[in-house]
This record gives sequence, C-alpha cells and structure tokens, in this order.
Amino acid sequence: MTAPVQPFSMPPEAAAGTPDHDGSALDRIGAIQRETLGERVTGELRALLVAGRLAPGEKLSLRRVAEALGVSMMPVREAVSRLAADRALEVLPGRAVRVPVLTLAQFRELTRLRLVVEGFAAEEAARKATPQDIARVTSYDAAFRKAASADPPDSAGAVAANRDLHFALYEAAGMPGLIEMIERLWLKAGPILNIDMRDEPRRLKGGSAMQAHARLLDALRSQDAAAARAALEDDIAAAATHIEETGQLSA
Amino acid sequence: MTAPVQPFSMPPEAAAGTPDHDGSALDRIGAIQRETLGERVTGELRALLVAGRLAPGEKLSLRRVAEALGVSMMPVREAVSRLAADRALEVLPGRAVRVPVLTLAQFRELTRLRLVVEGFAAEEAARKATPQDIARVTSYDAAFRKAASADPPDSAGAVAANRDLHFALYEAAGMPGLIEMIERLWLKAGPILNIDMRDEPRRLKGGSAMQAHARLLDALRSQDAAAARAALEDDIAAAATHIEETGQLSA
DNA sequence: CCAACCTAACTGTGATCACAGATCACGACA
DNA sequence: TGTCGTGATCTGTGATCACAGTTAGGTTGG
Repeated sequence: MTAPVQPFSMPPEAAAGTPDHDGSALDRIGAIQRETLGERVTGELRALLVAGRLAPGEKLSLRRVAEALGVSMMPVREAVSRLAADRALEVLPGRAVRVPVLTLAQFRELTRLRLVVEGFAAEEAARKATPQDIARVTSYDAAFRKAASADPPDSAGAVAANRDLHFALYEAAGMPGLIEMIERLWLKAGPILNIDMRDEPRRLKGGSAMQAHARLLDALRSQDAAAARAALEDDIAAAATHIEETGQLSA
Repeated sequence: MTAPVQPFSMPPEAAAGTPDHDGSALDRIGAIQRETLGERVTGELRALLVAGRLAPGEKLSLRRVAEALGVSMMPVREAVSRLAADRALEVLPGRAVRVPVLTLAQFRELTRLRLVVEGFAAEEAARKATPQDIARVTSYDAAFRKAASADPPDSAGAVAANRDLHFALYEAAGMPGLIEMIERLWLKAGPILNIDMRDEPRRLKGGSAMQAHARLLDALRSQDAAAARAALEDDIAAAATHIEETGQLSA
C-alpha cells in the first residue's frame, strides 16, 4: 500500500445538542452534521487527488483503502464509484482501480477547458467580488508567498495555499455550479500538476505564479474582468507549460 | 412506483467470437463488451433524466428501481451514488432519493454555464467540423423538423433528435472532456427543460428552435465560429426563457 | 370533529459473503 | 535459457442481511 491514506480522526460526531438559553433555541441548531461514511471517504480521496498526493498510474485497492481508513469496504466502493464517474479515478475492466494517466493530448484538452471555465470564473469574480472576498484572496496569497519563498520551500503548504487562493476567487463569483465544474477539473489535473511538487518544488522558484497572483489581485481591486482573466490564464498556462516540459505524460 | 423505468432488453451479450478466416483473426476481435450492471443502470437513469421522463421532485426508491430493472439493489445504489455526485439526483438526509427541484436562481446559473460551455463547444466545432460531421448534424436536424412539425407533434422524437443534434455538434469539436461537462449540465437541465414536452409540446410550434438550428448549420458550413456560438446561444436562451415563463421553478 | 400518539412499513447505509476474472510467481517442458 | 502452462492470491462486482431513522396511516383520547 503506497497510498498515503490516513485514518480518520473520528471526532465524537460533534456535540450538536448544547441548547442555547435564547428563546429560539430550536431554530439555532441547524441540520446537524449528516455525513455518511461514503461522503467522508470521498472527501478524503478528493483531497489527496487535488493535492497530488496520489500519483498518476498509482493503483488503489478497495480493501486496502478501507483498512487504512478503518471502515468497511462499502463506503470506499461508493467513493471510488463517484470519483470514477468524474474520471478522477478509473476502474480497469478486469482489475484494480488506479489514478488515470493522462496523455499529452488529454492534458492539453484539460488545460484548454480550465482556461475557458476558470477564465470565465475570474471575470465574474472581478465583477462581483466584495472587499471581504478580496481580503480572503489576499490572505491566501500571503500564505502562498510565505510557503513558496521559505527555505526550503514548503511544497505542501504552497499547494494548499494555491488551492485556497483559487477557490476563494471562484467563490467570489457566487456560482456554486461553476465551482463544482472547476473542482472536477482540478480533480483530474491535480495528480499531474502537483506530483512533482512533493519531491522537487523548484517550479516555485520561478516566481511566475506569484507574479500572476499579484496581477490577479490588482485586477480584482480595480474590478477589471479582462485583466483578471488574463492573469489567471497566464497562471494556468505557465503551470501547464512547466508540466509539458518536465512532467511525465504518456503518448 | 411512478418512474417509467423499463426492464433491460438483455441482448445475448453479443457474439464476439465469430472467427474471421483471415490470417490476423486474433487482431480483429477487439475488446469485447465489458459493461457492469451498475454502468448499465447509470446509463438508463441518465437517459431518463435528459429526456425529461423523470420529473423534478419525483422520488425514486432503490428497491423499486432495482425491481423494475430486474437487478439487485446493489447496481442501483452505484448508479444513484454516481448521479448524486453530479447533482443529477439528490439523496435527502433521512429519506429517499429524488430528482432535484431547481430554484429560479439555480436554473439561471445553469443556463449561464450552458451558454459559456456549449457556446465554446459550438465555436470549436465550427472550426473543426468535417463534412461528415456536418452531414450528421444535418440529418438530426431533419429528424427534429419532422418530429416537431408532425401533427400531433412527436414530443419524444423531437427531444431525442434535439439531443442527438446538439451532441453531434459537440462531438465535432473533438474534445471528450468537454462533452462530459456538457452531459453533466444536460443531466441537471433535462428534467426541467423537457418535462413539459411530454404533455404539451406547444413550445415546438414557435419554431424558434428550428430557426436557430438552421442558422447553426449555416455557420457550420461557412466555418463561422462566432455565428455558430450566436445561433447556439439563441437556441439555449429561447428555451430557457420559455421555461422561466411557464415552468415550475421553486423560489 | 380534531389533534396527538403509536405502530407498521419502508427508506438508505453499512457489513458480510460468494464468485468470476485477472495477475503474478513458480515450475515444467522444450 | 527461454517460453508457456498452472495454481494460489487478490481484484471488483453483485447479492443478501441487519439496522437506525423516517414516514404515513390508523386509532385513540380529548
């Protein structure tokens, strides 16, 4: 089992019942945490995928993942089934489920789709972002800068901050369905985009990401949709170019 | 059980083995049909959703669907799990799985996403469509016209031909991942878009769809990407307007 | 006549078992 | 030494069972 899957922390399922001494106590307690085990496993695997903690071609076993997570095989089946429906995992006909290995053509198509969809999201975000939205993006940008320019670079921190920065931006667009679409794209791109980070984070040194983020923030502050799209497109394109040159893409 | 789910036709799983008397007989037989029951059920439910045969708010029961399809509950669970991951179905916390009921805001966001994504697909298709691609779209257009102008109108046929026409167009773009994205959008929009068709197909009478399709074909033939996008956007917008006016969208 | 309770039926979730098929390592044969 | 068969082992798939929670309908008490 090479998959770095961690067992759940298993909090005591939240103390949802602590009654407020305010009259409308029953209105306060809103829909206590109702998450099935299957959803939890799905979230766990999704996080691993976007963070590049699962390498392209890496094989997973339902039983092993189940054992690693301390659950039965059933919730893992559900999670894998969902992710396979999104092409974030693939189940080979006879045997095993693995992280898809993208061909160069597939990676380029994925990048084009990201340019279209995330570019649109950036435009929309630039138009509608509130000061609070901009503040959130700014704080993630600071975290990214800090992680990227540390010595040695904090790859995991940079990947996480980059993800938070982008999705804080997209959430400013106020379109939940759009975010779902982008999450699916990241699920496919994550393994190939971030796999190299964990070993050799030299890509961060170039600073092209930090530059693009800075331009993005300027565009947000001036509500310049076209500039926001351009900055984001550069960010995506720079990363894609790096992967095409150094990454391991199949024929 | 109100869901019009039909049992599988269950063909004898194809005679994949008939050996060719040509030397390279083993090269001929390529990857026999490998489809799990879960995938089959998924496809069945997807078809019902995009065709509007399942109404928004309609409740499904795993056991009943399983019984109607002549399979165990297990493949249905997998199918519902996948569709729920795409928000094409929703599982209510305590009870039952149902077809989502879109709010007006959700429907409008969905329409905007369709304009962005399918508009891009139309542009790309106009640039890359081969004569064969155009011929395919043309034949589906003919089928749509015939179904729509029949008396009484053949609603089911029109819905199917419209779907085939659009996806023939999108396939001309040559981007599989893009098609998946669009399929997911149609999965969400299908129930609300096509639900009224089955009872009162008067929307077809307006002829706005046929007009948009004609303009789309002209744009394809002249490889005019901008015109193709414009025609498709009109098609989508016209249908959306009709739904907003007559459809049953929740608050 | 209405409201509250209560019971029986049904829901999705999760676990466990059975099974066909694929993989891989080992060993026999050429 | 190289190649092919073969069996042990592991894979996902599907079926069946158990269970907690919810719903709906009938019944009782006011």
